Amino acid sequence: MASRIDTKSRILDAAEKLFAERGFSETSLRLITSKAEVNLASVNYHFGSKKELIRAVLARYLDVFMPQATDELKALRASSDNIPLQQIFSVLVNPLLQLNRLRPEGTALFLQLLGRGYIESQGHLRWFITTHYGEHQQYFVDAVSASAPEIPKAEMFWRLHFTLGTIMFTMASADALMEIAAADFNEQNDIEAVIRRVIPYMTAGVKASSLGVDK
Amino acid sequence: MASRIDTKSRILDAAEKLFAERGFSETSLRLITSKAEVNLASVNYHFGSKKELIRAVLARYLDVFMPQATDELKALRASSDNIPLQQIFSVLVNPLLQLNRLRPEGTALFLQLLGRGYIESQGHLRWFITTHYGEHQQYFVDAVSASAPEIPKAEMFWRLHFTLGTIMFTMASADALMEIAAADFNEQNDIEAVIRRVIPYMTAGVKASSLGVDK
DNA sequence: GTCTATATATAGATAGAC
DNA sequence: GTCTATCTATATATAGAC
Repeated sequence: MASRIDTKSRILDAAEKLFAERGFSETSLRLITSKAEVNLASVNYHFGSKKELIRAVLARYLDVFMPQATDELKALRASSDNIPLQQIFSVLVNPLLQLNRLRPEGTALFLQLLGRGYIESQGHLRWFITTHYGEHQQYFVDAVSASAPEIPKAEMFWRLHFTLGTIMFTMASADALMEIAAADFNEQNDIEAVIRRVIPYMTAGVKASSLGVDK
Repeated sequence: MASRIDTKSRILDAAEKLFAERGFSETSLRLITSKAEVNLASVNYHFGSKKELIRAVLARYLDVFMPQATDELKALRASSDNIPLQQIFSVLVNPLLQLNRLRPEGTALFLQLLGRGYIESQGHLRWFITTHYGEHQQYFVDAVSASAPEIPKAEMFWRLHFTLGTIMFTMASADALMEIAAADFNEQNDIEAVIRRVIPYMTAGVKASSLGVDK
């Protein structure tokens, strides 16, 4: 096996795919190293442990996505004072799709990994993201709050977590959903189509009247 | 150990709690049987395997909830022709809260189990529910479609899955969210409060204009 | 129906040769 | 930096005595 990418990247590439498909705890290091065609011991050599491998997989995306997302948001907010919420969400689509340039299926993989991570990791991932990317997180929350100033902070906390749930769950099961949509409605979707479909839903949800009045 | 509930129920009670807290694959049969104070081998005797135990845990709730939910929906639809979407969702709150009568913390446990199940089980649970409770599922989808006839079937498919994601993710991480809300906003919530909070969000999302126009 | 003991499988991690 | 071999831990599942 002569010319090939370095072992560390081979592990990351194989791992992210398997993690996204099967979840973290359902993916063994043996499966990863066999798909990556590297030695089992190399995971420990390069990453130290499975937990650190998981963090490395996520960091490879977050390090690219988070600054780009913040940059886009900053540019948008510089252009106007009063930004509709839907534009806040929409402006994140580009940084997300850029991840497809970083790696094949990068957008889908990233979102699916995030979704699984938030649910599976019993708070570890939430902590990891807040610790390492807290400023970007905060910048996003501020931007959303500014476009919906009528919503109290505490209520916004809940709605943004509902939104997180909507997007994470949708992405974690995106493959299954696209399959069903193809079979039942003869509809071909890719990840971008799904993202664009979910934005109006999330926007309406965040801006919902909380008085329990039906529209 | 003289008078006590039967072993089968003790296993189910311990299992559902641990499954809801930690997820299915992170919960070993050893942990379950030790909390239940029964012998390890009894799981296999009573349920056959871990997988069947998981199904039994869910079925104990679904068997109660699904018929009650359908009954409530039927009563509602009999009372009027034109039912606002929010009422469709709201009418499910009662059957959900009834589960607290079935078992302590039943509502929270059920929803958290469902949430984890949908995400962890790689489609097994989706299949299990469709196979065993398909008529109730269909009745719900029909009722929703009838209250929002302007939304095409394919679009409704997506929006209901967004909704599923919203509620499942929220419930799977409900404990963490209630903790954060208490710490950051000095807000005490229980599961009912969270359910009532999420309904306006889901209602607005399902009814959202899909034209990408901000409200 | 419940127990002990154990079979069997699979996981993550590491020592030490190369 | 990569390999083989193995340690150690923990999992599910089951055989067989009671």
